[in-house]
Amino acid sequence: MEDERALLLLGILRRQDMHGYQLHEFIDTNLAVCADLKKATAYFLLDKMAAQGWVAFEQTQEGNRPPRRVYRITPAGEEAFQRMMRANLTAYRPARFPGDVGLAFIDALKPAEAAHLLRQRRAAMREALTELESTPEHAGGAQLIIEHQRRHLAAELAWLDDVIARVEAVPHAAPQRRSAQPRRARTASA
Amino acid sequence: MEDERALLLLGILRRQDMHGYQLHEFIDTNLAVCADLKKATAYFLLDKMAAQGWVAFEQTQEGNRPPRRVYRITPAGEEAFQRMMRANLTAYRPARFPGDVGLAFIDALKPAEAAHLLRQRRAAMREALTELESTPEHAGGAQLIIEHQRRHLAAELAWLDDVIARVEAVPHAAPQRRSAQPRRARTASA
DNA sequence: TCCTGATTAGTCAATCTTGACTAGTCAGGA
DNA sequence: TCCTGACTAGTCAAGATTGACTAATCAGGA
Repeated sequence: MEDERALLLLGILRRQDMHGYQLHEFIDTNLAVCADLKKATAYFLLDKMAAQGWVAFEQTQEGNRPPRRVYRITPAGEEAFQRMMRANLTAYRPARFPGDVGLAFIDALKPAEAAHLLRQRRAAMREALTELESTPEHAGGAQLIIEHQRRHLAAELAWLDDVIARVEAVPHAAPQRRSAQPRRARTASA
Repeated sequence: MEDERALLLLGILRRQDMHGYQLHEFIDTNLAVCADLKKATAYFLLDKMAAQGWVAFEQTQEGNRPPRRVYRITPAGEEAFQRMMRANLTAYRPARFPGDVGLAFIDALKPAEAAHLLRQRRAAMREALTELESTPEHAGGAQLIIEHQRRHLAAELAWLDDVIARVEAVPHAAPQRRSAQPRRARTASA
């Protein structure tokens, strides 16, 4: 489970004991920019981490509400946190952009339409940027990450402008379709 | 399954009929920058897409190798491709960066060590950039995406420099731990 | 020729993720 | 007071993803 989600949960529990629901709420409202952890997944991970001995919990009950498990980090958990923290800060994994898949097949569309669609994306990006720009100081300690997003978005915007210009410049050469190669089909073409 | 993976598979099959293994190889060698589709997942998705009627296959056998299913896109698949293509190009979903999680808890480390670790990340990033820079013209039509990665990496590098400087400037104020709040614990603080 | 390790092709059980569900509580309007 | 819709807290079965496995073929060296 050497996953960034575990790092996330441990990092929060390190600062404050919490029960599952509270943990999910916290992430959803304060750290949504860097993680999308569904409620059910959070519970699943907490179970696993408890089995690992990284967290421990205490069952509490109020009235006849469902009992809550209040989790706290254990010494083993702290150790894991320190280890994963170092791994996370040291490594670089290239980011994947969902929008890239479409760009890989951009030649399937007429340049004019492609440009039109991309301009809609541009508008969505600009809106996201404006919204980020108006984000106030953040309680969850996510200022750094918000700024990262801001910077990234600005770069994306510039890049997209470039792409649009390039797409518009291309005359639409309908790509011809090759049928299945006979055998030994290698991906490289001569 | 309105997923970018389906768009990816359809986009490739649109250009050329392929069997499962071939499809996975193609993605792995030509489109790794924008997708990481495991072999087993590819087969799973192809099954589903066949059930949807987006692709059809023809079983072929050679000697007593395991039989191969050669997939081709159907008219319904082409329709789905066009639809998903438009959705993909139009929308903007903010990217998530795995490294951000660590930054959210950067105050857990002494500034000096944090800076040291981040410098290692910087080195890894620089190496990735050099490698990208030396990538030759790409057969899979991924030039646009490779350039995207290049641009993004350059921006990341600049940003990381900023972060390192900022981290180094902070005197290490050990953050105190709050214990669980008594009740009605809201995430916002006054 | 025979052996070894790489490549081709695909399957499967175990694990992870998710949307939908249960069920009690609470605030405020009719 | 009673009803409604939102909030709190967590569970569950269905669906998705993965690493590990099987099994044949092939290239090339001993």
